[in-house]
Amino acid sequence: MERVLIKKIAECEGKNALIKGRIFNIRNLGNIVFLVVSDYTGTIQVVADKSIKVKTGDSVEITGFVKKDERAKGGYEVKVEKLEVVSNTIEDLPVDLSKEDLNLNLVTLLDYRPLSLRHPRVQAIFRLYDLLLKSYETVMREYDFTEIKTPKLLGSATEGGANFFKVKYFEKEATLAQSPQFYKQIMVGVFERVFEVGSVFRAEPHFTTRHVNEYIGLDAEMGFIKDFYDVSKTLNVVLKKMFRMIEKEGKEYLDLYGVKNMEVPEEIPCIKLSEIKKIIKEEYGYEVPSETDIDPKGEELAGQYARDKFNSDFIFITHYPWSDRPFYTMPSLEDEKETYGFDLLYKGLEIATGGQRIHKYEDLIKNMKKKKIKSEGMEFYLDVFKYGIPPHGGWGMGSERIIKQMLGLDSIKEAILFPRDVKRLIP
RNA sequence: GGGCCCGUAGCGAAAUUGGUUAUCGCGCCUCCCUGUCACGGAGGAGAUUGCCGGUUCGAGUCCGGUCGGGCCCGCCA
Repeated sequence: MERVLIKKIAECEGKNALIKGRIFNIRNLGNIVFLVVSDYTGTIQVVADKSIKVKTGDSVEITGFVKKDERAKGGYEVKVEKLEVVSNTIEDLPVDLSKEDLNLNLVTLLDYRPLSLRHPRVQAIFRLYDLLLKSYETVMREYDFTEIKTPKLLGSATEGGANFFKVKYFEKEATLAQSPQFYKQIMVGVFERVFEVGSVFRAEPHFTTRHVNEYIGLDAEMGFIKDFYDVSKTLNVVLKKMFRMIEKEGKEYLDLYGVKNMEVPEEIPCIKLSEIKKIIKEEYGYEVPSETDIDPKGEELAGQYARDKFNSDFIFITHYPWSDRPFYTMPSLEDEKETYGFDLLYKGLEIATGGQRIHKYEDLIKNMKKKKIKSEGMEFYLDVFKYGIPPHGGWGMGSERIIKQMLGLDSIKEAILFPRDVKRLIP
């Protein structure tokens, strides 16, 4: 007999069917035993008698009669005729997966990741993550972006600084990519519009609920832009379409987290950094401590402001100062202390950084000198600008942060299958 | 790098100003139950309170050390 997927069980009503899956829960009422069995497509109630011998977690193949029954969740149940345990649980599960809420501390959740991922609520996170990746790729292609994959083993650090991982590379020393920045800019000179979904490594020893040392970046770069608003507007519409797709295809998973608002505004509010700091002070009486940047508390309030004033979960903060942005960022023509760089906040957390880049060789060299950055090892990148790279810009977006904010997760680590932080390299 | 906090059965928590046998829920084991769906009921097992030392008649609780972990800031996505 051929296997029937649980979501298609209705097609077998009134017949015998073979289902394969895992024992998720057992409710033993004496003469009647209810098994909750799930496969990758869904969950069904299986009815057995007291002679049945299974444990939670067992992988089973069940042949049984499928009938409609109002008393079963989902409306259908399978009466066991034959049950075979194809792989059995030899130790009690260290965590209780049968309850609606897993109720584990983050550390336990991650230590037992292979098991905690079996829980429906935990799985939902990664079903949505899958949809996030799918929607990003779909929408980016719709807008004529070409998907690229760039190397993560690099001969030099992308953006300077000491926050990169060093690895042995035969006779040499290599670093792990902190960003695909150089490569995606180079590729603007080839395909004009490119995007990448790839690993990003950051060697910063941070201990927060929004940082990890390895994450998946959703990057993009586009040529022949008029100004950086071309970039932010593209990101805006891309997100709008992505969220629509996720909402449509991932409804059952979003419902598990009670996500109500998946609306991305037609036009995400766009406020200069210097402006938003004034607003935050006026509206909420909070003074952002940094001269040049906005702190997490300030970001939260900026998100609050977007919510209150514009009914938006998103807000662009623009014109970050020259001193705080990397050397390839286009300085503002109106005020040389500012740049055409922006951040995008989602529910008060930075999820993307972007802007216009310098596209002229002389300007780039001049800017590097001003920032006291050496060009050694970067010639492969810099030389490209001798050969007519069009005005361009792009963004880098943190995929896991989007999911964290979307679902209101306590930690970004919940949105990563096997997160890497300062202390965690296993599992 | 700076600051704050936490280690109690497999899991999640409790334990009054230090007080006598360390408590509860889930899970596990045994028994009862033919319609449960977080099934229910009865009973049971399971803990060197991270580790070392100190104060005290007495330490899960106070002090010192040590090991392990978490959070906030900085920085960033």
